[in-house]
Amino acid sequence: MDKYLIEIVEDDASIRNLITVTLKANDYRYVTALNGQTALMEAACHNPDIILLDLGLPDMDGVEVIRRIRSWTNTPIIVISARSEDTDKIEALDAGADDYLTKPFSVAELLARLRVTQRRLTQAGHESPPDAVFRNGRLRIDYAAGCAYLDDEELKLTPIEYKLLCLLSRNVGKVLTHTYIIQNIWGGSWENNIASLRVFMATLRKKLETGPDSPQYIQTQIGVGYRMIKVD
Amino acid sequence: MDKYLIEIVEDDASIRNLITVTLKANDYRYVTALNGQTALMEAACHNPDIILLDLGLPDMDGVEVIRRIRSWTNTPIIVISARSEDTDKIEALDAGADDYLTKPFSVAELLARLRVTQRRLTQAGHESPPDAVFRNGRLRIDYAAGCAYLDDEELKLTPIEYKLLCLLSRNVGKVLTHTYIIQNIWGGSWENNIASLRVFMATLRKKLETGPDSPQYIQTQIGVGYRMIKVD
DNA sequence: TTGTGGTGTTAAGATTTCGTTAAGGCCCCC
DNA sequence: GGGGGCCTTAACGAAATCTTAACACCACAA
Repeated sequence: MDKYLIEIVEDDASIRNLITVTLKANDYRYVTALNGQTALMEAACHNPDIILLDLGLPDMDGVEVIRRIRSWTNTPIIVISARSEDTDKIEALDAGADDYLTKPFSVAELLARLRVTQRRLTQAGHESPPDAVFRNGRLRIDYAAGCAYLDDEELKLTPIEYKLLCLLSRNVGKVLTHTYIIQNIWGGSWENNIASLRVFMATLRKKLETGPDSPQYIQTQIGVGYRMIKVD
Repeated sequence: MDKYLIEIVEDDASIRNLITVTLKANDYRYVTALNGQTALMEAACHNPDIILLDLGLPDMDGVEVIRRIRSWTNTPIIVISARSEDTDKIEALDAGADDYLTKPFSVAELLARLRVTQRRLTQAGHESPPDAVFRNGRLRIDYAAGCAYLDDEELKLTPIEYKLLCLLSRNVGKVLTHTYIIQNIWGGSWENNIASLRVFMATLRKKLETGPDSPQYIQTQIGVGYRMIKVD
């Protein structure tokens, strides 16, 4: 994911404009909603990364919007409101908002709070992806750590070899065509360097097929491509 | 553990008292610190769930306290400060604070923001924070004190070298991409100063790889990045 | 047998990436 | 103003990696 997608829920055109201009200038993508109903729809359709929510909407109470959104997602919600009473803040925060700014607000502060939220998103997503380690016979790949082992002995792989091994391992059993592999490793632009692919397959095999008796991890499908087979 | 442990860092006795009384009444446990040094120590010893931090401390800058804590843990930090300038807020938030309240603050709002933070902790899984001191072979890093040792001999590191070492040590075994490292050290804005990174790696290595026979702490993954390996 | 197409292997450049050194700028403190 | 860390940038030899090309091998069919 390259650019963050922000949903802006705000009925006042001038403030909405201020925010959109600011976000655009700081390399965010955004969608806008002018009332509570569309806010809910947009949130459901676009799955924004962060929601900026004004509480004073024409059609429904802002706190109700928070509750509705919280009924199905934990997407961070930053409230931007003209109400500065404690009770308003508390109600919104307890309903599920993550932060609360009062108008008039500083654009720089808003950006800082967005950065805080992003930081949390990335570090929460970085925690422990469920399938972070792949096992197949004596082969083990730790995707998170970015390295591969053969019986607890680390394999010294070059970047392309590693990518190749990951690609094969993520599709165990499936045959991957030459063009598919080439597209995935080198990116769509390249053409017809099957020669290179063969060389990499050779070195990769040499590194992980230790002996003639050991399992044959990578199989050649003549005229089609390659596949990694599940051994056990 | 059903009661949350809050660390209160505040030198003003009356405010500290207000907070402790409030927390006690709302079924929290707490520890207190009156200055930056003890704040870091307490954080390292007690592993609080949330830290409430006043920026105006007698012995060191509050933002520096945030940076030190962030060098080894993601424990939520809520700043409570008399400074209401945007630049102060932004500096603190970008240094790693999670929220920022300005004095005089509403006790009820503080409680609400604490609840928001708790909510995030529980849904994130409440993983146990890392140790305050990291050990790997002859290398030892005392995150709370902000210094590193090689066999009880202190390493003289520049700020960036230290950050780099912390980043690597917190991800032992994992390969860290160039861009990931650069983002974390210099902040998202910079680009393409891989040259600098290489220079820092060189100086850092020179300082902690004492001999050719000694363990190679920092390994380079050509074309990808670097990683610290676990030695024993 | 001989030719052909697809494949595996090897080696030699070409290219990218790395480590090191040194020069210069910036900032803080004296 | 001067000096000393600290950081950035540039340059260059060295090392690793990638590409390319050549050739051997095998199966199969004419």
